[in-house]
Amino acid sequence: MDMTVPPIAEVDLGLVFRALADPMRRAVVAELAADPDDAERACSSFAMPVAKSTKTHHWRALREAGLIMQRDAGNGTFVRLRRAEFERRFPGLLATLTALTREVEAAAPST
Amino acid sequence: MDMTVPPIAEVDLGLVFRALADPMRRAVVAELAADPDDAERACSSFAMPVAKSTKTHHWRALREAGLIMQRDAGNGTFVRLRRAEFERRFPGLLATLTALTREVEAAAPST
DNA sequence: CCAGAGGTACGATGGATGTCGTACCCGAAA
DNA sequence: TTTCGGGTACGACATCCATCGTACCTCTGG
Repeated sequence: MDMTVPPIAEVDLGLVFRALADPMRRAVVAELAADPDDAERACSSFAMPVAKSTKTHHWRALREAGLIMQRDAGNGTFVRLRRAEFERRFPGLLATLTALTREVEAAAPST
Repeated sequence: MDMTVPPIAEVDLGLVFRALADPMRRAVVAELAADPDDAERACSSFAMPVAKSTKTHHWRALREAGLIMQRDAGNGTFVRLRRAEFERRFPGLLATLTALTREVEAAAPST
């Protein structure tokens, strides 16, 4: 497969908003952005109650929106937020998303 | 028609991102948000190179996303950003959008 | 070697979406 | 009164999108 990530300069804001419009993808990004250390995480460690192929679809959407990058470990796949690049391209967006998501979680506690 | 605007508390972030994913709608919102006085503007004063019915479609999308409110003046329709309410519901989003749009305009000067 | 977990690719499907044209409505100007 | 600009409603259409199932791949652990 093509784990290649688009150059951050070529990423369109429309793509980003479209990617963040989906609740499941938004939750994933929020979860990644919530970690200040930007640790690499296993894709399988995210709660995504959909079919495997649908997960692949969502990861690709996030990848093509420039939000994440992925590493194929033969077995399992790992994901990391492209925080620095993304922040340089769209300053403030990640912070805003984090803040907004916090609010939503406070309003509708699922944990 | 139904110019009624949804209660800001019922507006979903997904709807907002979906609304802002479209370049034409994003441009309109950015133009509205760029005015610190939040002046009411005629809908016809926006450059939207699409059919009349398509314009209606876009205004509705923005209305249902809680971003704007409209006033029907019999003749012509007027629009105003729901800045205060929106800011209270999704703090920072409008500011971020304004900043990002400024960057885009600087990169691709159309004026 | 074989089973299973994690993932991709492909095809299908139902629903949303952006776009248009047409018909129609209302108010202002000629 | 007729015309025109601005707008809505409705129907049509092509496309996109989220979802799924199936087939297949690659490691790891029995």
